[in-house]
Amino acid sequence: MTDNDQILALDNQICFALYALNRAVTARYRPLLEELGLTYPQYLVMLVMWEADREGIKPRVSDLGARLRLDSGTLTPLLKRLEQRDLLQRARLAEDERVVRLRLTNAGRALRAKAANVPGRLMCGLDIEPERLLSLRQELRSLLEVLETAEPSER
Amino acid sequence: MTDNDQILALDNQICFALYALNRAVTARYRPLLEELGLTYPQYLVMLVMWEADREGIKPRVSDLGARLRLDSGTLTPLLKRLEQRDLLQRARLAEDERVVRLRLTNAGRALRAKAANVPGRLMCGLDIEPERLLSLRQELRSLLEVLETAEPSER
DNA sequence: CTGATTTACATTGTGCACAATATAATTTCC
DNA sequence: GGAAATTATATTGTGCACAATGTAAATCAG
Repeated sequence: MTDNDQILALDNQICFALYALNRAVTARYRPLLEELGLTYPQYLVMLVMWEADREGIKPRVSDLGARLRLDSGTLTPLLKRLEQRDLLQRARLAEDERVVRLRLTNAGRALRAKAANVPGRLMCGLDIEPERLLSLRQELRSLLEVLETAEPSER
Repeated sequence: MTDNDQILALDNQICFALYALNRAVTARYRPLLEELGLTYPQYLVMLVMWEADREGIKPRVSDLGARLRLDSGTLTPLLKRLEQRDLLQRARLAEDERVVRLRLTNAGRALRAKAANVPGRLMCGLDIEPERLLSLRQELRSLLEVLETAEPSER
């Protein structure tokens, strides 16, 4: 194999390692979240909602978007599904009718207790040192920041 | 914040760091791949096809699936789109009519030359040491193997 | 050899992601 | 104060992912 071959070899792409691992992790979450009646992106939304709830904050759609890096095209239908399941409520602000404020229902708040064991059970049966995950998380976050700060790619 | 709070804090989830970085990387690929008329998953398929082509192999749909961890529900429509763009051809095997064999067209083969500069341009303007990416890739692959080897999660 | 099982791929339906556009409310700038 | 620009969310359309199911061909078992 020449260098030229190597550049485009699938196994040399970090992007593919990232893509494959992300899907494998999501797949491992799936049966656990199914017990909660949540998809993986819905679970992420609920994590933000639970956090905000504890701080007495009722986030706006755009707050979720900023936190999760998702736009209204993704969030609006997702939030409507969570609303239909009575996990949260969406309401326009009286002061500014453009804004939709989100608040947990009691059912949504209660679901947190059932979710509390998800992170633990996820790792269960996996022989991975916790510190390894910590340093990986740090590296992923650091690279995310580089990408979000950087200019769009060249030419 | 109590420990109990921390467990479900969004910023403590490796899964979220992985999810966010994966989407940020894909977003950075997007304008480059658009020049090739490819989506990101289509690009991954083409990487496998180019590799196979150089080895004189015409992979089956299931070969792509095994390599990319995708099933026919994802691959069949994706491959049909690549076929419509005349980048590859799909043909049932005479010996075993269940099997669909994939071969690059000349246009598909030619696209490789245009793709050759994608990895370089992707990193352009990013201040990241190559060795950092190498060790990250290794870590991601190692964890993928752990997940793929492991039992499904408990309970 | 034939019925049962397995294999490979296709189809259907749901739920993201995301670009592009739409809509309505607020803010800004003369 | 009113036209223009901006902001926040919604809608539409395309393309994944993936579960569940279908279909036809090949293999296996008795």
